[in-house]
Amino acid sequence: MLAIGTLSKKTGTKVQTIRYYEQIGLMNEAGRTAGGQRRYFEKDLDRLAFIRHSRQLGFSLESIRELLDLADRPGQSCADADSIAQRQLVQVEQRIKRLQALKKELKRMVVDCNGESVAHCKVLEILRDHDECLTDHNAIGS
Amino acid sequence: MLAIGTLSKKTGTKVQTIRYYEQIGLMNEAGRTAGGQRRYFEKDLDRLAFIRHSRQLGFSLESIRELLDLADRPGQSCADADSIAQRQLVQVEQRIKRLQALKKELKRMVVDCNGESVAHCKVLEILRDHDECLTDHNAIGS
DNA sequence: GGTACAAGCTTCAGCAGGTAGAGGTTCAAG
DNA sequence: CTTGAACCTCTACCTGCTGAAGCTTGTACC
Repeated sequence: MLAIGTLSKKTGTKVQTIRYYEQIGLMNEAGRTAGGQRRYFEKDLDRLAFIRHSRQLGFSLESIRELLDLADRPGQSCADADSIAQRQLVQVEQRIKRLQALKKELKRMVVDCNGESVAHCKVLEILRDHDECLTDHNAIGS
Repeated sequence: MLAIGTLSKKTGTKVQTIRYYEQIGLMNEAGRTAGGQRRYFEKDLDRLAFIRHSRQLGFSLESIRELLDLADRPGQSCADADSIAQRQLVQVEQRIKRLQALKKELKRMVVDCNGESVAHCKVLEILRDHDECLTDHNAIGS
């Protein structure tokens, strides 16, 4: 029987976060001691590790929910799991592409900066006049 | 005198978002008509465009606040603006690196998947056993 | 001048994916 | 039996918006 702090240390997940996962139904409701503290089995540790690994690979909590559901039905074809992973891969590739465009632009800004006065600052100038340089209007915060 | 909808269309920013920027003090408080509707000058349009371009380059609202402050004091050295941009560049580069590691891992998962049953699914297996493959424990949601 | 209706207004709530803190209780080692 | 670290719940907050409810204003047309 593991306490929540043990799970936390073993998986590098904050205690609060584990409780949060329980709250949103991603972790099963843990058993409790007489005093009301959560106690876990090894399988809960495995499940949490699975969640964390998936998060590290950028899967959304919703995708992880799907993956966990799949993993619970071992007889089925894994085509669904594969397609979730594929979807994720595509997303990651898109993000990389966008970030590389940003990087290029930022580099241009930084390189062109001559350290003079703000009035002639290339950085600020580029931010002002940066018309449509990124075609994807909604590509913010990626 | 421009209405909020005009600013919205010209910059590709939602009306709500413009009001939000005013609320958090990123845009100046707009003048109002007798009936209480916001009216803007060209300079407000420029400021909003600056904000949007900066957001497209991934700057946080806080960084943008700093950049706007700098831009308002034209006599100063632009070293600060440069360092904000540098900081942003470093962040973007780190994100790209991490995403590339993710991509590699996802690709491995997807390629190894043989489409058989969930019980032997490589995707799920890798998610389960993905021990410390990403050294940076806090590198989530990049 | 009257009317229709698009566009504006405020306020509140919610999204992801957690994190932080207050204020109180329990567990386990010594 | 005491101490104190670890646990509990609950609420609020973070970023960067977005949507909706319910109401008012501006303007174009007749």
